[in-house]
Amino acid sequence: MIKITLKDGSVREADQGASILDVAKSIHHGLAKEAVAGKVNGKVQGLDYKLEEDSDLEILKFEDSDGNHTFRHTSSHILAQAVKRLFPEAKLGIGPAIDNGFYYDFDLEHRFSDEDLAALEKEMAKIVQENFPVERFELPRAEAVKYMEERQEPYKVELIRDLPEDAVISFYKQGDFTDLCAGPHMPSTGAVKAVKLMNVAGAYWRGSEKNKMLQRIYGTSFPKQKQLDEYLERLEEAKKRDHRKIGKEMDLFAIYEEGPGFPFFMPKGMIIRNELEAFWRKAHRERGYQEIKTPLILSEALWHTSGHWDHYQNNMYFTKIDEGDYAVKPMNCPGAMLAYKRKMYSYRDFPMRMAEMGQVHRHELSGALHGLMRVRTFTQDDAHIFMLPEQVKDEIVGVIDFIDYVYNIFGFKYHVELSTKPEDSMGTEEEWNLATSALQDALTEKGLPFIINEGDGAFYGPKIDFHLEDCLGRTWQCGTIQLDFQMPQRFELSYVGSDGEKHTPIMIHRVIFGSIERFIGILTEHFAGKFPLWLAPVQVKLLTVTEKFAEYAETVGQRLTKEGFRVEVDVRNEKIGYKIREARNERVSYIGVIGEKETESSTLTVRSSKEGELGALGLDEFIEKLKQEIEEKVC
RNA sequence: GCUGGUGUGGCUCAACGGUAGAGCAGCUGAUUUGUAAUCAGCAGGUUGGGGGUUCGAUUCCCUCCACCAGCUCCA
Repeated sequence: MIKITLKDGSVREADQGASILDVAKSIHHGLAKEAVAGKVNGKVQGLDYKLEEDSDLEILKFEDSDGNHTFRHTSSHILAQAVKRLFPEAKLGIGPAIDNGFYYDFDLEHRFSDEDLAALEKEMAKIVQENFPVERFELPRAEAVKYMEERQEPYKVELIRDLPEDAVISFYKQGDFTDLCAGPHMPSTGAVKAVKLMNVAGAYWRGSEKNKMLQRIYGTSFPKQKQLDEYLERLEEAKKRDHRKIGKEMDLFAIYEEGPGFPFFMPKGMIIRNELEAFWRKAHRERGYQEIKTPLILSEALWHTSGHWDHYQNNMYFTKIDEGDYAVKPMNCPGAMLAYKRKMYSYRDFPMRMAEMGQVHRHELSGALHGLMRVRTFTQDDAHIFMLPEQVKDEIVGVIDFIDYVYNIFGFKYHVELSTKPEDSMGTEEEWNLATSALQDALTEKGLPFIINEGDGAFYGPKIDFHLEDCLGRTWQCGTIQLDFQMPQRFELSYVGSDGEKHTPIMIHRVIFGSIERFIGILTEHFAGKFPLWLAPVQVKLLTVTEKFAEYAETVGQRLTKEGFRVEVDVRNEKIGYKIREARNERVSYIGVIGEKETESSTLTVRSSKEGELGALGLDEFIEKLKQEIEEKVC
């Protein structure tokens, strides 16, 4: 017998060689039914994995992320099997599980159509029905290569050849289909009860645009049909929150064919924008930032000095002025460098925090544009902090706290990534190591969990990225903190230290919102257009029951406007139900109905977009409520 | 930029190798109404741009543009 320590700390005895499924069965048959994998001493294993010695074991269900990855991974193999049956000439790429499902890449002359996907779904259902056991086997490298060569799977052969020397090369076989795979998998194909193939998209082999583009089929799968249905329904609901849709409905912004990636902000969008900026300015003043504004167009020479010419040219727009060469700024830092250089500094001036709402232009690939999230001109809520070496950590921590403060106001959940040195970069290895570890230390000190995003730093330095989610769970980088040893050197920035000598300052680039445009996009999806009162384009809309009450309604409207609220009054000769419907569609924060009752008692009947019917409120009482809600920035 | 898809009045969507249709919004009139659409009438489109095939194209083909999903890239 061996001892199995479960997640709750309890210890069970099991026969040596018992499988994870056996142990699950011995605990509870319900658990065995729901189990999809197990974590043995921290490593995910299939249910058929045999326990040979005393071990820690966590039984994984579909709801556990490792568990559903196992489930989805088997689903992707079933997809590949179906494709090979219907399109035997298809060459296999890779097919991993991802957050909401799985995909598999295929190289195939024939283009998958929607009809093909439907046929593939049917074939997959068949494979599930056939309930093949999924069996693992291993081969030495040479045999593994030969095995895949015989099957004419060139991509698999390439993968095997690139595996490290000491790698265990394993395969998983289900019926007539075998795939190179590290596993683990479900014990049999029968487990995957509900499958939906979502769409086909192109994807470069191994993620490099130098390689051939393969066809990627995306799908998702669940243990129960009901779960799949619910997931698809949630997806439909999420699409209704798309900021592009809401932006049009609420008339916040527009992007025209005449300016792809160059958004127009309409009056209601400008209100949100201006409120965000006002909040931003106040928060920055309180934290010792000064604000500057630098020009959009600057001499090309500047961009040679900054390194943008060598490292960022493809993303820049250029122009000529009187025979001179100029560029439209893609980043604010070079302008800030010039602003810094205007005078001498003492170490006593540091840390010096110089903020700028800076509009930049970047030539993004046409296929990358996405509503307000990815545009070709945007305003960064930038700041450059100049400091002494010993101030670096505190400043980074200060910015982390600042970002956390701002995101919490909106109730955002975020995740953090540390992006390291990219291939195309400037500066020495030591500088990069120093900067990277400074960022890492600050994160560790804050106890912030983060993932490392290898090679994704800016060309001048590593960065901490803060990512927020949109309505479909796609994440967008918003806040970022970048540590830069390069720009100050290149621009020969200096300060006089306590030793009387000139030194080069260290600089942080940072943004909180990231870009106002992207942040508004995220806000719109997060609140589904029902913005917190302080941001709402229309805070109160007064509706008259009949034209008789127009005068009182106008009086109330004027009073509210005088108190500083954004008010609309709808005195049209329409039924009250119709007006309410319209106001709700406009996502107005508060609807105030005014009829006979209200006019006589000097009240209004209030309905909140968030709390529903509030009944009759006196005007002063209502104003007090609004003021408090704005003051507290209630979400 | 790449792969696939889409493009019809302000918006949402029909139709079709034979002179383009609805609802909403707009305008006019009637209705004076109590919590998610009152009724009637009017007006509105070189079917994304250009080219080709055809007696005839919005429909078929080519090309460009834009948008959507994904890849790549990024705030």
